[in-house]
Amino acid sequence: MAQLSDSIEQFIKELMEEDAQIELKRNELAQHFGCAPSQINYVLATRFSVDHGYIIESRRGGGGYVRIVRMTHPSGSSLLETLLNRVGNSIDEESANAIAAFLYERKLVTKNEALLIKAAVSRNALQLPVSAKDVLRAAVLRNMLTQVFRNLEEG
Amino acid sequence: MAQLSDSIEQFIKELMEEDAQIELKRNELAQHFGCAPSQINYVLATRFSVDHGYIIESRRGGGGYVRIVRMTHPSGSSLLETLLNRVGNSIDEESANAIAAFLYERKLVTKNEALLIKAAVSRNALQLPVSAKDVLRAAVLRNMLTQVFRNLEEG
DNA sequence: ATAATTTGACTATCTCTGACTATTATATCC
DNA sequence: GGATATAATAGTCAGAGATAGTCAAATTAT
Repeated sequence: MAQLSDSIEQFIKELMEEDAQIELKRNELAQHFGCAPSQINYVLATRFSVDHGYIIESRRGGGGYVRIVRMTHPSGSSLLETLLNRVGNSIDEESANAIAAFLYERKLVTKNEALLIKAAVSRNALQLPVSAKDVLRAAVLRNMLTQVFRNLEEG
Repeated sequence: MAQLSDSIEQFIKELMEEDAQIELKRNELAQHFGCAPSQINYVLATRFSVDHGYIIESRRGGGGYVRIVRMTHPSGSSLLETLLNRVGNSIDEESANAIAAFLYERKLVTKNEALLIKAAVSRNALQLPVSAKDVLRAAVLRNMLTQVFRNLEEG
């Protein structure tokens, strides 16, 4: 009991009570718990995997971070609804890409399909003033998500 | 920790919101951010590369400058070029669907992928005044076509 | 015993700088 | 007016520093 991993999991989940998405420094967190940094990876891999409904994004180097995004959906609402909700009326490219990656990891789409989704919502594709891009990206992504799930039902 | 590189990227992108092309002085920008001039090159190389849809031109010596141009589309193979050409700057939904169907017939994309393309360029997805829809649809479709052919090259 | 956890050594990636190089414009000399 | 020197830019590259990732061995829990 009170395994280190459990404590770290608990700690992260408390941080996420407020927001469905947090960013942290792997090394800082490790130091906080007085453990090896790789311990953090272990916790993320075993308790915050896609199967558990989370998406992990990270960046190395100066200013690096680990971002944890909660993707679980309340029972009663479908995954599609959760995703549509997350997309909302406006979404930036990075988050849209994370959703495409999520779909791929969950095997809801193939790799090529994920790439197509990314292409459709990339900043290249949406040639509009930046402020409007996020809004349009959301609309395109919502439509594609709906299509993805329609395919699944039929298949 | 908004990294220096991120700040500079942001700064440049704000400058480019208005125009698809800007000119700046490398040294001035470096001074503005209190960093080494070569830092500017780093940001340009990592965030404004051709892959990111930008072209960099520059000139040294007195009155030198760095010009950043936002590309409208990358180049590709010849069928790709033909298709891109057919798409042009503006395309209606029916024609876009025809191209998706063509890709499927040619086995360049799977059925699901074709459906995804149709979803991305559908009237529903592109929530804009009718006049602008065709233009935007063309941009999205061009980007997706480019992605399709990129997949083919790698596969 | 078996499975889960924890660590540490090694690797990969990203950022930033500084020394050195290349190019262009302008001033100066004849 | 042309050649040459000087100043004003920008480019390149290797290395240091700052993070995060991986994986297998050691440890601990069940």
